[in-house]
Amino acid sequence: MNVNEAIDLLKHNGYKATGKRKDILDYFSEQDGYRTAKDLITHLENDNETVSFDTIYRNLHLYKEMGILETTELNGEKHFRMNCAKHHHHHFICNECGRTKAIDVCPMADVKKSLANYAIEGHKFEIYGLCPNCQNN
Amino acid sequence: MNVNEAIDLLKHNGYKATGKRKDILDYFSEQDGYRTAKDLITHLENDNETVSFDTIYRNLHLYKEMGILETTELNGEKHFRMNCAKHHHHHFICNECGRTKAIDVCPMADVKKSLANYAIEGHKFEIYGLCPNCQNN
DNA sequence: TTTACAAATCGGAATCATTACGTTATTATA
DNA sequence: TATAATAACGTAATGATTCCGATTTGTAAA
Repeated sequence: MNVNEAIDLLKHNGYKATGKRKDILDYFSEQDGYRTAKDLITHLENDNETVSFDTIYRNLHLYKEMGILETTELNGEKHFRMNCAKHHHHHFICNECGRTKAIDVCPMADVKKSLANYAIEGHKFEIYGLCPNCQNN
Repeated sequence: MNVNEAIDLLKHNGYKATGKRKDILDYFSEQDGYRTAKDLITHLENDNETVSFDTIYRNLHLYKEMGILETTELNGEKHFRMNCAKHHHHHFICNECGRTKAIDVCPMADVKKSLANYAIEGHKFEIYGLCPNCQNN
């Protein structure tokens, strides 16, 4: 997913491509890991943009709903990143810098047989630690 | 892990076995799924106990550190349950009632080879949905 | 290219979970 | 049972997120 794809997706679904929405997309497209709402706000403030919590959170949720961003929750705080899912996969997430590495293993096939009468609605598989880069600090 | 084991563990580590600590253990021992701090507080208030946030959260964290409780984060809220880990496993968690079912599959063995230069510090594998009981409501 | 209006943003207040703190009470043990 | 350390109390503070009424903006049609 890149910025233009996301903007097309917005318009296609009847949403307006506003300045703030583009700013938010720009930010996430140039990051390559999970970032928080606070990270985004700090970035926008450094660019001397006005920032309303309402706008930030409303759009983050919208982007999540539309599959433009993917999210996870770390230390009680929601984290967001551009959706990189051409196909189903999971992530290693660096505890230091938030950068991710895709993991193609998915254990769900092995699991489903043991959950015969259960209605499965979702799953989460994440690995946490330090990426090669952050181990040298 | 049951209440007596937990109390022994407390004393063994130099912690006092206070009334509040026992109340908290009693609550979680009679639940069989993930519960929040709020759930616990409500329960204690219904028993006409005085409840201080400080006491609740301090002890929940203590129990987590000691391995008496295990925790997960759902919808921005920490959830706790008695630790059931005799051996390593994961959980199906019911979105409705919080009850869990143990899953013995762990994908980490398959994953480690693709993370050769990464320092792995932890992982999370959870499955969400409705348990057989909650599908009929 | 203006107009109109639905949709989005703004700014700030409110909420919810969690943490912090100074004081008081309780526990283990000598 | 006296003592000292630990824990609980009550409440205030914090931090992330949500909500709200007023204002502005993007878009499609005139």
